[in-house]
Amino acid sequence: MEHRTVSLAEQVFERLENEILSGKFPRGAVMTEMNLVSELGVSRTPIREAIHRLEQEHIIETTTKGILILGVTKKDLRDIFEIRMRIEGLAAAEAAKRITDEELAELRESLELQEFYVPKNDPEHVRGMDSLFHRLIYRFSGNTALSDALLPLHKKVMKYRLASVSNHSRASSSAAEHRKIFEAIAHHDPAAAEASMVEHIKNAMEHILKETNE
Amino acid sequence: MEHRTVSLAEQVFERLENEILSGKFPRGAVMTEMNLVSELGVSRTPIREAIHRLEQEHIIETTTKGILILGVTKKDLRDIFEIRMRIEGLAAAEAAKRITDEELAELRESLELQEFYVPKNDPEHVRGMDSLFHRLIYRFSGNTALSDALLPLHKKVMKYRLASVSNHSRASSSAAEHRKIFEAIAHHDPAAAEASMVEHIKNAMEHILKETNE
DNA sequence: TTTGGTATAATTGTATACAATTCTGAAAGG
DNA sequence: CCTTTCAGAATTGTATACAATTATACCAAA
Repeated sequence: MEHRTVSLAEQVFERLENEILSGKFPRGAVMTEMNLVSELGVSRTPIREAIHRLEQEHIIETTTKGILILGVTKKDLRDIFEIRMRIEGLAAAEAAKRITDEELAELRESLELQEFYVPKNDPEHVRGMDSLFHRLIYRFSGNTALSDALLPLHKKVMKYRLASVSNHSRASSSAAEHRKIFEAIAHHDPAAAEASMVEHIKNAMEHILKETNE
Repeated sequence: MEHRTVSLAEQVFERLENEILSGKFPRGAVMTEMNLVSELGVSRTPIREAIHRLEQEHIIETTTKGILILGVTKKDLRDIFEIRMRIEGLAAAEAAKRITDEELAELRESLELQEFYVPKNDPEHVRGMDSLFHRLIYRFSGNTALSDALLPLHKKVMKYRLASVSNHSRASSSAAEHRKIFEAIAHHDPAAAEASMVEHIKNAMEHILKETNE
């Protein structure tokens, strides 16, 4: 088969991760590698690679009967926010210390796009820009271990975040909170960046846990 | 080939991870899948699976020229401790809340073995029991996301931890600090467990960063 | 009816063959 | 002497064949 710059394994991983974390496959469902071979039209090799990555993130489990979907429970959600409350502020503080002008421009663009989509009532795009904003801060923190720790936690909230920003009032508040974080980072003020990020995570947690019934 | 309860891929992963994190392969070294095929006597399939797991943990990188060893730098070490300072106390607190008697017995045994090996000047065994103590607390926290976040951070300190506990005075203090954490967990006192764990991580960090020259 | 066993099917683990890209070095031309 | 080009080697990505285990279904016997 012809070679691609993005490997099939990577494509399969992203597709499966997205489908599982967005709730397309329910918790408890079982599939097999051969199911995926038929559905996705690629061989077992890239599928197995994707499966192993998902297993490492505890999103699925492989059993003798096939691949068991675990997904993300409400307890996982509480556990995740308890961790993010403690370390996502650190990411914002570090980003405030070391961000470059080019990086700041990238962060600003994601924020302004989020602010653009909020009044349009476009939850999918709002969520996309919301996620990008957080991921950029992870990256710009310059702390690889921190980014590695936060990224999987952030991804696992994906489904619940969409529900959250579908509430227009919350989407609006969230954008305002991002604006505050951005200004602190832009002024290279670590303490303010950390405080506003912690406040933001706290608000997001409260809203998501309140809205979620599972 | 005959089937094993522990897959070849898992064995290869653990061996390579251990060898890289213990410093057997220096940062910057390059190897290829075929090198490992010759050395380890298994086919590319399990080797590739192990390689991908190591890549996901940012311990190695795959390039067009082969597998590049990244290992753990002193900056990584500082970054890691900054995170552990913030969340490892949470693990201790959660463990104090929910630990069972059986789990407590397991934790006690790892502690007593550590205390047994310290006066024998046996750094390898001391480190082994030291690591086990922390990993048990991660597990007993009942917070999978937290355990998933902490375990890779903990593993990356392996090499430096051996140097640290090779100092008899530090090994002795470390065991005493573990004893304090254990007592707090045994008394189901989350606040005391968290405080003593944070203190312990802080001491470990100071000692390791002082001793490490890279 | 229930239980036990056996053959078959289903599933993952492993090895290997093949495809496509990229690196390397040497030769040719300026 | 330097640059460019081209062929071959080295490397990873992918597909597929094979091995071993485990699940399943059916049949027979108590």
